Amino acid sequence: MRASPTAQDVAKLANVSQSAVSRTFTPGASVSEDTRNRVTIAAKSLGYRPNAMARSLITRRSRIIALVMSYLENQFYPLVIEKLSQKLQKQGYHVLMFISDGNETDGVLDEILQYQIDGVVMASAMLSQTLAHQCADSGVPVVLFNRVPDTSAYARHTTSSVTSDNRRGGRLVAELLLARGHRRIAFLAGLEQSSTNVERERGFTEAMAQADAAVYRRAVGHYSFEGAKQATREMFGEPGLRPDAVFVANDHMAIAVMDVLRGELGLRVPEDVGVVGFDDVPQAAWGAYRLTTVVQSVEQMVAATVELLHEQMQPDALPRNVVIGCHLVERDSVRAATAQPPSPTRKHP
Amino acid sequence: MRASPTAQDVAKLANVSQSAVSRTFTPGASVSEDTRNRVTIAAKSLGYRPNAMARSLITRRSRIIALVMSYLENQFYPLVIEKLSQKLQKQGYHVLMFISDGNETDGVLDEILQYQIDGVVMASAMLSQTLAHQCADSGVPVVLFNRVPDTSAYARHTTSSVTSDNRRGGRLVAELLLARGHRRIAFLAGLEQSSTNVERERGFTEAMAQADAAVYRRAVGHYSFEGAKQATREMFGEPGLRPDAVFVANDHMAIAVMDVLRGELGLRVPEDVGVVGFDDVPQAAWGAYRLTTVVQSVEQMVAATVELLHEQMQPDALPRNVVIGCHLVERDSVRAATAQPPSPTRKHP
DNA sequence: TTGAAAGCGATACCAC
DNA sequence: GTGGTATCGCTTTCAA
Repeated sequence: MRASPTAQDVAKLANVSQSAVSRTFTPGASVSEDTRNRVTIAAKSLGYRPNAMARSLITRRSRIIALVMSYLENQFYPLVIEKLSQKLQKQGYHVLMFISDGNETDGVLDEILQYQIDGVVMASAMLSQTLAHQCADSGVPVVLFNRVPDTSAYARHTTSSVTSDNRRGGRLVAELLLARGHRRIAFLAGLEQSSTNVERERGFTEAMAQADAAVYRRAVGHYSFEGAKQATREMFGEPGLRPDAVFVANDHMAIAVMDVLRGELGLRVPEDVGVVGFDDVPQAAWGAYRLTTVVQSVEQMVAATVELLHEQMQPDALPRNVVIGCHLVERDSVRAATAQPPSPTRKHP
Repeated sequence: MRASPTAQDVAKLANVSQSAVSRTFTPGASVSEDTRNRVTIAAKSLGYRPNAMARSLITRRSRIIALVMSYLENQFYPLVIEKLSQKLQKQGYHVLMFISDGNETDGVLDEILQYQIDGVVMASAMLSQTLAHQCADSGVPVVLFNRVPDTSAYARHTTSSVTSDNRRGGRLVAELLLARGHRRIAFLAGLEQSSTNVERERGFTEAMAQADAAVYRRAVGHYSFEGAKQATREMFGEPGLRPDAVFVANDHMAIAVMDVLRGELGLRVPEDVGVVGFDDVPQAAWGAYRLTTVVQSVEQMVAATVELLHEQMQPDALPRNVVIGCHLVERDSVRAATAQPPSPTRKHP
């Protein structure tokens, strides 16, 4: 309704200078008890709130963090929005959303610079890293979430990242499946060029090789639900030659895999086919699936992200790549060690 | 790295006044072809971008829309973030996220006013409406998403909303279940005081009454996954007295219900129990469930929201409540009309 | 159409 | 500790 009151208005009412008002609302400033009280009272009575725009104009910090994502189909990402936003809010920061399919990075860069964004979190395997480079170029701190800077020397010297120990996670999966007696183990890749996929697959194949086991089949699902369904149909197309287990590059696709396995092919999971995912999507998503998966803790990743952001906002901080530990959680989509030998082609009644 | 160039810098390079630069970047302004060209070239060569903070300071509009949500467990909401954010981005607006559990509305209000937010979208049944009132009080347009202004005269005169036709949706569900021959029909409520729940239940009970059918059982799940699981255990606790169908107030809970039904109780859906949800959560969430549900189109709801926001940003706009049509989509969680009579207590092998 | 000058609402540096 | 004043980068009169 009415125009919002300014520091000037408050100053007049409290019989102090406008500077005094400013100081009262500046955490570390030196104000006498008395002045602070009078200002506080005057401010409250007028409903005064400092204008963030005016403040950012002079401080050159907006207390806004840009969160760049592509699409939110994967259940893991809403969780990231929620946790990151909450955590930043508590520290007086805010999250400005950018949905980008990865092509129109120029527009996004423009907007990021226009808004004096204090930092950028890029969370999505789909996004190219040119935006990250451009931000770094303009002196805006960038943290890559769940992905690693590309191999260019430039990227490695400018860009920070938070990832989980994808390689180790991949290794754990191979070891689990082998220990459970699986012998026809398939791998369903996400986006082949994404660092999450590369590392997960690397750990996996390393451990397989170490045990003298070959990867029985491999297909690519591009981290999409439909892609994963299609890939599953391919891998399990020939009844006599079906894998008896699949390591799927993320939970989102793993759910799609289980859908096809149980729904279209009439196979039982875990009895006929073992399935292991990666990410730890919230319970609401996997509820019915009882998905065995490698868990990366969103909380820890978000905490590290915020820490990195602050770090990178310092004058001449060096970029840092934080790796968060991850671990296997067995629900029941892999058969127990004591189970009878695999019968991958059998249909249940 | 370097400090960003200002309009002053561009003006100097282009040999024009700073005003000319400003005009060049102001859509409707009057600038000669020549000046505009020189400014554009100079701006590009310097990498100039108008400072949004300075602009908002004087125009009193930030081109930022606040999106207030509580928690994102329900798959429906990430979709809203995605669509809304995309749509607003195309129009030069941006979404600032606020995660609020509904209690600390004061802090949120402060921040909304500090940032000169142009409009607020409140999307979450959990949030109290005091925030909406406070915003309206301060002249910030508010659109309630998927909920209706409370009954106070004040709210109805200040607050706009977008909802789907929840009442009609509820009615459709009752009619479907009755037509399919179900006779022990239960209702699982969400948050009892939320308008979505109230309306869905109202339509449902009305249609039931009209057909002289009684609601067989009723429980409350508070729109949470765990709440819904617990409620399901209660309603289906006595083997001989189990409902043969449930209308669940939203998809998110419906998935939980089906988990318990199939996983814990060994019942078949839809053969033993019919389940119908409401919301249309993305495929990735219901994939395995084949959930029959009442669909409300996120696209339409978002489009209406954006339209309302613009409308409410006009000088003296009147609030408006938009109702979007919704319709039943049958997948296979309700048995076909030709199916044999219900056998709700039977377990399958 | 153009440029000069007056703010927008804060912070920061300065004497006092 | 306090008040005055320059300043942040832009939009917006207002004459020219």
